[in-house]
Parts: sequence; structure tokens; C-alpha cells
Amino acid sequence: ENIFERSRMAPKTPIKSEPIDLSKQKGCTPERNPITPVKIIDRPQPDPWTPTANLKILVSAASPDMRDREKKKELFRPIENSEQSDTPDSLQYDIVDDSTVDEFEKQRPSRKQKSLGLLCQKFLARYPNYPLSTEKTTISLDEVASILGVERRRIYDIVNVLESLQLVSRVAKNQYCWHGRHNLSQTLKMLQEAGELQYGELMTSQHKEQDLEYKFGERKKETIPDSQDRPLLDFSEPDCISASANSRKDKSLRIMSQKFVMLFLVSKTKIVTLDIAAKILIEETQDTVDHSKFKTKVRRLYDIANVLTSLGLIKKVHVTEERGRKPAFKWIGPVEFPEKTDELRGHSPTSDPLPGTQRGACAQYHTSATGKQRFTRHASFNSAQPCEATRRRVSSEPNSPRQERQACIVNSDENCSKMINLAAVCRQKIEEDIGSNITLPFSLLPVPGDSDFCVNPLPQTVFPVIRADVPSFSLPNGISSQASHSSTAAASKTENGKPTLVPNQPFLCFPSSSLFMLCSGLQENNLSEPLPTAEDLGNRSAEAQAAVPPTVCQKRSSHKCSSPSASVDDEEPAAKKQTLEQSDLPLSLVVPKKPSESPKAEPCPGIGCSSAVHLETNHLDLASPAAPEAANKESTKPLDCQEQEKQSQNRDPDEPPPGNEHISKENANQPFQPQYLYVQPTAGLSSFNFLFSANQAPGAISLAANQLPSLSVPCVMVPSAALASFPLVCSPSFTSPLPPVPDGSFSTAASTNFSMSGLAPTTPVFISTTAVVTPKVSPTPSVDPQQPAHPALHLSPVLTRSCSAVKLDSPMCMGHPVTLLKLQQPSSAPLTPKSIRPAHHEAFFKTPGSLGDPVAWKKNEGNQTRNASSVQRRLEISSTSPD
DNA sequence: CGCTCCCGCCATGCC
DNA sequence: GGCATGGCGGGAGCG
Repeated sequence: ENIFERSRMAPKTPIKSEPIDLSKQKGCTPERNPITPVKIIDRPQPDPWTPTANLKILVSAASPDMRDREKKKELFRPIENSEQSDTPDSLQYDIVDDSTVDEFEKQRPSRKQKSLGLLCQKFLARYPNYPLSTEKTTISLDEVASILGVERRRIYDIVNVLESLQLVSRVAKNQYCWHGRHNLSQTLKMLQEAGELQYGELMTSQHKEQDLEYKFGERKKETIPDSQDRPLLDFSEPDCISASANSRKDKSLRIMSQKFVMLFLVSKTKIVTLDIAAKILIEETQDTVDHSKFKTKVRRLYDIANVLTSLGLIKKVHVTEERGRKPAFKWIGPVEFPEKTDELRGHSPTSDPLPGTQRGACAQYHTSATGKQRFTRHASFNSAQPCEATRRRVSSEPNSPRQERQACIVNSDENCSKMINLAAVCRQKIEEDIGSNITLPFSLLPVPGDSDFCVNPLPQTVFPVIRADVPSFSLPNGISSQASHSSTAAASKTENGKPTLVPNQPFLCFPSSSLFMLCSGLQENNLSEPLPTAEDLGNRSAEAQAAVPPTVCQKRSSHKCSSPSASVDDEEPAAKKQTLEQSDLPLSLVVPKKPSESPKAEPCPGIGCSSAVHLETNHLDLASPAAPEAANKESTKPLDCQEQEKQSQNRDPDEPPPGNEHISKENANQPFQPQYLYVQPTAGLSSFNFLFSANQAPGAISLAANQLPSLSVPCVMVPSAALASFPLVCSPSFTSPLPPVPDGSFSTAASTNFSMSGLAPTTPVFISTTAVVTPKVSPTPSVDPQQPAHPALHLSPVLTRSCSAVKLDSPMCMGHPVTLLKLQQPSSAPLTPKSIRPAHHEAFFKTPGSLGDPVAWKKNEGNQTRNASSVQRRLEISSTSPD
């Protein structure tokens, strides 16, 4: 044994070659037999090449114990020790150094050397970050395991995480294909988008963990009712939604990894503490997490974190909170992702290195599809699942149980189709939900300054956001192409500091219960996005949804991070801040301060169901939209961010962070806080509640001048029919003389104008305390302007939160679902869809009756405005009414 | 002592 | 029944 060891040692230097050698492996060599290799020993050695190979063999042969012993022995050797000493603790992340690492490890049996992180580094060192697209590198688990001298089990841990980021994909049994980082940015982008949808604002605002935790728990319950953890993005695995999902908690590690990454991407601070992450990730939405489970989750997170650390995506930090110091991880990877669906990176961008890369397919699909595809709802919908099933089967070719993965890889077409299907489904859903009533109802809710929650992030359920362009709203042309253009254009404009978006302000509609948060800074950006016409909505809805929300989120995040370039700088400060302040809470979720407060409390069964449905759709959406989005919108994002920053600067008062808590803090500091938009999808599309932050300073409003009132939009709530009774309420505070925006602008004038053409009759308009938003109702072709009253009808499906809220609060509410106002022109609002609020929603939904008099509302509003001042004003209809 | 997290048992699922 | 995966958590290394 000793001999072996020695031999190893010696070669080690040469070992460096190993990686190279491995490279040889590239080119999927069939040799590598995908077949389950017989245990290491058996497997034929691919490379006799160097002595290393022999070593490998030996190693493989040797039992772990043997190795350990040997290592230990070696340790004792003086020389070796000296060498070892070199390797301080640092297991550097240098991928390249694997050779050194190897040595160290070998030499030292120490635990560290066996760490998964180190192992991962070694693993990564073996493969090029950006492999030539032409070559395929296959990874044989057994080989790698033997080479690295670890058990296969460990390799699985690594591979699963890598797979979650699409750095590798499973090709066959025991065989993975190395993709490298070509797609990493895309993957991250997708995750970010998905994360925004799921976790929405949670992360953005800095909250205390507790809050987060609670929120998460609640959310999950609500939003994710059924789902266990499904891969948000199932890159390779299509199965997510499909039935297979459940089996074996499939790949929970991968899913966890994705979620974990999502948390970072969504988090403003980019710091996530393990415990929060664990709580969030704990499937059990159900009751409080058991301790044991929590513990287990944390262990898993460590595993994931080690791999991510090796990838250079995160680093460990500590967040000090009141409670004490907590372990946390900070995202040090890319924050901004190029818009392009293509590779952002120089590396083989356009051509997807990965044959099956969904993205590529998606992108393509996207472009072409965006043009205008309409999928029949059912058809698409139906097709979707079948597709997957088919896919699996088909893909199953590789007998590996995980055919899915293969499918992904192998069948790019399938992926594309899948994506398409998803998109179609999304649309359908949107269309259905919104249906004739496409009009986006807005519920204006006064935001109480103190409301705990600002925004509740909806974990998953974000529905596709629909952008409504006021002007173009109905325009057929609007289609995706426009949207993309406009969005980009808008973005660019915004960068210039001009709020050009005006005409097309996107609206986000969230069917189910999604909340949107608007950040002042963000708003502009959001606004910047072109509003799609109604049709666009339908068509693009899926895309838009995915795209929009994310964009918003990013923007928010960008606040701090700001531009990508800036991000780096920002990050550190942010981190510091966090540590210093509290912000350490990596994830800032907007959650009701008190869990108890959260209206959601317990998910109502009914709600759960509804939500569940949504979820699925969402998932679908996520997957599909993401890709397309990237192409169209992403471009805007960065810009947005910048703009935001600019804006923020200009605005001075505005605060970047949307989070309520955030707001609270910020508010304290700054008079004007960002406004939020709340969109509550609870009732499904039928009732949308939008909240606009009330805080806007008049000046902010002025921004609106552009047609992009969004920035300044305070809070607008459009109550349901109940509200109808109320014509429009303008917050008194609303002094800003902003030039009334033509249509949807929120300007005061607008408020007066509120009468929506379509909605006018019933639609009540609400204006937040400070600002008034008038949803313009542009005649939306698809939407029924007139139906505003109907929303209730729609509500039924939506029940989810609203229902819960209703249930909780007052059944009455149920009866009156929120009336939707059609916002034709969301334009004004830079809404970011985010999570939904739980309890608060209730308030929203409450009909005036339940709430009390409309007058009461008004009063409330007035009060709120007074009280709330700049701080977030939430529409707390509930506050007054609830009890 | 608490944070990390290695290690490997064993369940799950597919041949 | 064998094998591939991978969930899981005991318990030990480490600071």
C-alpha cells in the first residue's frame, strides 16, 4: 500500500496531467461505457497513459479505508508533511490547482482534504470551464470516483449540484456529459427569473430571518401547496411537473441546489443564511419545521454550498444578527445576466454547446414563436404533459432511469416543444384567467405605513405577467416583437434617464395571487418595458410573465447591486451592511412582520387546490418563459438596473428596496420610499390588486410625466366591484402636479380621469394616500373593459389566497371578490409582480361591504396617507375593515 | 461547544 | 436480486 501511495505522490506533480488526460475523455467516448461500469476495479482503464492511470487503478482498487490509512501514513512522513504544510487550509478554489490539491488531500487524511468542496474542485479541474462546443466530454462516475479516490456517492453529490446548474447533464447510467459554463449564465438567469417568481420579493427586501422564515413557510403552504419541491427549472429534467416528480423526491439535491441558487439570485443582499435557506427549502410547508428535518436540510445545504463554492459562485460569510453569528453564504457569481438568451458569454454563445440545451431551443422558439403564436389552450396544455411523458419515454433510450435528463440533452426538439407548450399553456391560462376580462383589474389599496407585509412574495405561483400597454393594449401588432423592442428601447431610454416608456408601460398581471412589488427605482425600469398589446398579453403573457417579474426583481436587486459592474462593488458593501445592519438577512422577503399576522396563516384547503393549479401553470411558465424572456427582455434588465440606480440617485428619496421591512428601515431614513405595487392575483386574474407604493414624493410622480408614471405611482388599489361604488379616490396628498399622463398615468389628473373608459362604470379607482393612480382603462380589445364587475366570477378559480384570506377574514369577502379594475394601463405603474400578500389580500378582497363603507376606505386611506406618509403605504383595507 | 459535513447505511426504482 | 441513485442522519473533525 505504501508503495502505491508513494507512487501516487510522485506522480502527483505529473498528475496535473491528469486533468489533461481527462480532457482526452472528451469526445464522448463510447468506450466509457455508459454501461454501468463494473466497479472501478473492473472497468477497463481508458487511459493507460501515465503512471497516474495506474495509480488511479490502484486507488480504485483500494478501499477507502486503505486509502485513508495510506494517506495517514504519508502524513507521517516528514517530507510529505512539509509539503502538506504548504497547503494551508486553503483549499483554494483554484480549480487549476487540482494537482496540488490532490497531493494535499492524499497526503492528508484530514477531514478538510476530504471535503466535498475540495473534491469538487478537483472534479472541476478536470474539465474545462468552456469546453469547445464540438467536443463533448463525458464523465464516467466510476472513473472520476476512482481517480479522485472517493466513493461514488460523493460524486453524485457533486454531479447533482452541477447538474442543477446545467454544467453537466446525465447522459446515461454512470455517465454525464460535461457542458461547462457556457450555459451557466443562462441557467442562472433562468433560476433568477424563476426565483423571482417563486420567491419574488422575499429576498429583495431585507428582512429578518424570522420574518422570512415565517413568510416562507406560509408562502409555501399557500403557494406551493401541492408541489413538493419541484425543480424550478428543470433543465434537464422535464419531469418536474409530471407525475414522476414525486418519486423518490427526485433529485431533491438538485432541486434544492436550484432553489438555493435562486435564493441568492433573488436576494438583494446576495447573502443567504443557511438556516433561512433551510427553512425556505424545507418542503414541509406544513407545520413548523421539525428540528431534525431542519438539521438535515442544513447538512444538505452545506453539501450544495461546498460545490457552489468550488464553482466560485458563492463564498462563505457570516452574518451577525441579534441572535448571533450565523453562517451564511454570499453570492459572488454573476449577478446580471445578459439579456440574450444566447450565451451571454463570449463562449459559444449562439450555438448552444449543448445539443439539447433548452435555452437554445427556447431562444429560437422564442423568436419565432414570439412572433405570434397562439397555442390553443387545451391543445398546448394537453400536449404539454404528454410531451413530457413522451419525452421521457423517448429519451428513455438511454435506459437510465433518469431518462429525463437525457431527454433534455438529447432531444433538443423536445425541449423546445416543451417550452413552447409551456408557453402556450401559460398563455392559455392567462387568457383563460383573464379571459375576456383581460383587463387587469387593479385594486387600489391604501397601504398602511406600518403594514407588516409589504409584499408577500409568492413563491411559486407567480402567474405570467401580462403586460398591458395602455396604448397598444389591444393592438395586434404589439406582439412579442414589439414588446421586446419596446422594452429594450424603453430600457435604453430609461438609461438615458428619460422615461420614455410612456406609451407602453407594461403591466404585469398576475393571475393567481402574485404580488408585485414596485420599487421606485425599479419602477422606471419596469415601466420602461413596452407594454404589449392585449394580444401581446395573450401571446406573450407567458413570456412576459416570466420576463417581467424577473426583470423587476433584478432591478430591485440591482438597486443595490446596480449595474453588473457595480454589482461587485456593491456586493461587498451590501454584505457589510448586512452584517452591520441586519440586513444580513440574506433573503429579504417581504413578509408580514409577524407570522401570525400573516393572513395566510394556514392555507385553506380550497386555496391550496387552487393555488396548486396555479403552481403548475407557473412552473410551466417558468420553464418556458424563461428562455424566451431572456432574449427579449433581459437586455432591458441591465439597463433597467442602471436606470434604477440613476433614478434612485435622482430621486434621492426613493429607496431602492421594495421590501416592506426594507421600507420600514428605509422609510425611517428616507421620506420617500419606493412604492410597491401589489398585484394580487388571488382571485385569479379576475381580481388583481395592485398596490402602488404610496410613498412617492411628488417629485417622483413627476417622473410620471413621461408616461411612465410608474415611478411615482403611489398606491393604487382597485377594489372589486365593491369599490365600484367608489369612483375614484385620490389621495389627498397627491399634490404633485405631474402632468397627467395621457392614459394610464397615475398623475393626479389621471386620478380624476379615472373613469376608465371601459371600466368606468364599476371600476372603482383607488389612489393611495399620497398618490393616486388611475388605472387607465384603455379599451382593451381582448379584455372586457366592461367586465370589471365580473371579476368576481373569475375569482372563483383564483381563490387561493383570496379565498384563504376571505375565509380567514370574512366569508363576506368571498362573495365579493375583488373587483378587478382593468388597468389598462398599467403603464403607469412599474409594477413588479411579486409575491402575494397573504392576509392583506384579504383586505383587498374584501368588498366594501365587508370592509365597511367605501367611505371608510376613503377615510382609511386618508388616515393611512397621513400616517403612512412616505413609508410604504399598504392598502390596508383590511386594517380597517378586517375586524 | 457548536459549526461543518464526511461517511456510508439503506431506501427507491429500474432492470 | 443486482445495480444505480441518492436521502439521510450519526457522529466526528475542527476551530
